[in-house]
Amino acid sequence: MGEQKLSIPKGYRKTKQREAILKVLERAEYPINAEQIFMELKNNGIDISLSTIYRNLEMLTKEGLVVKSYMMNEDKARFALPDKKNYLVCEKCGKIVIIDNCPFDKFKEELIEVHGFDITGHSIEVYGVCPECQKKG
Amino acid sequence: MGEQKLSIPKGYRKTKQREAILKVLERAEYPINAEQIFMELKNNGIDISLSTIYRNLEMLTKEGLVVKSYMMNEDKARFALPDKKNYLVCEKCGKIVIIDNCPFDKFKEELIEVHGFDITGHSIEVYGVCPECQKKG
DNA sequence: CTTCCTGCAAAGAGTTTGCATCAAA
DNA sequence: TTTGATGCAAACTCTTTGCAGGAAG
Repeated sequence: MGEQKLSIPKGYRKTKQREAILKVLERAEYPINAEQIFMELKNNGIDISLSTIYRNLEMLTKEGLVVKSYMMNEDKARFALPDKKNYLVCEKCGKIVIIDNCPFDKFKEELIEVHGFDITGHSIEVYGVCPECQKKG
Repeated sequence: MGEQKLSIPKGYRKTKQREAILKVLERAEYPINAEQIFMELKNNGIDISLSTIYRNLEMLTKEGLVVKSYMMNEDKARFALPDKKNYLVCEKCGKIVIIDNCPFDKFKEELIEVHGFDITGHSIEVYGVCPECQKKG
């Protein structure tokens, strides 16, 4: 599922920290924050500093390999591969579900026509209550 | 244009700071941050502290009168009335254009069906290049 | 009067940055 | 070697909080 092979952008050196961060992002099922990447690596015995993570996330975002986003009622940035940037969040349990085949493209034409923008990207966040939480009342 | 009359939620006192913040949000054409509200009020001769602004924005968000969001490459939260929460941002000049009649509703049914979520809200951010910047090349 | 609200200053949290050291190429 | 990358600690920015004084009801 979405296991595309990411590689370090041209012009940047190949370091074990960089590769490790990319692997975590590839394996992640939804946007995660710097701290989560840090803990994930720590649990896998990989020692890295938070600043290195932030510096690499900034680079990867600038290079377009990663998308940064913020979630409702959260003050920290999350990062994900572009195909995992649109999601549903359960307001009760916090579960995050990625929106595959985002139907946004259908609206794109309309937006271009109405506003004249040349659209390069988008990010959609949807909140609601997941099926399990609906049952729990 | 979107000049709905907002009032202080029941259970909260009517103070001049609160009313001033609401007025700024009503007049705003797109999501703005705490600092911008502060400056806007200062320019109108209204003295208020940033913490009061933050405290009220938190309250208004909790009460559902205001929606909090973050924009690409920005580290501070923005706040807007619900009808101004979906927007287009020009990557070059930063211009923000509100998406009226957000076509999201068409797509809501599909999401409910596929994921079983009971959807309560959404926020859409679109980036691109505005017509003026396209001309400038 | 009573309770809520505000302002101020200090504290917090997340993120960024300077600098010396380390490692990729 | 040369130059980019990392780690650490300090710095920064945005936001939150404690507390005393002030205003709303």
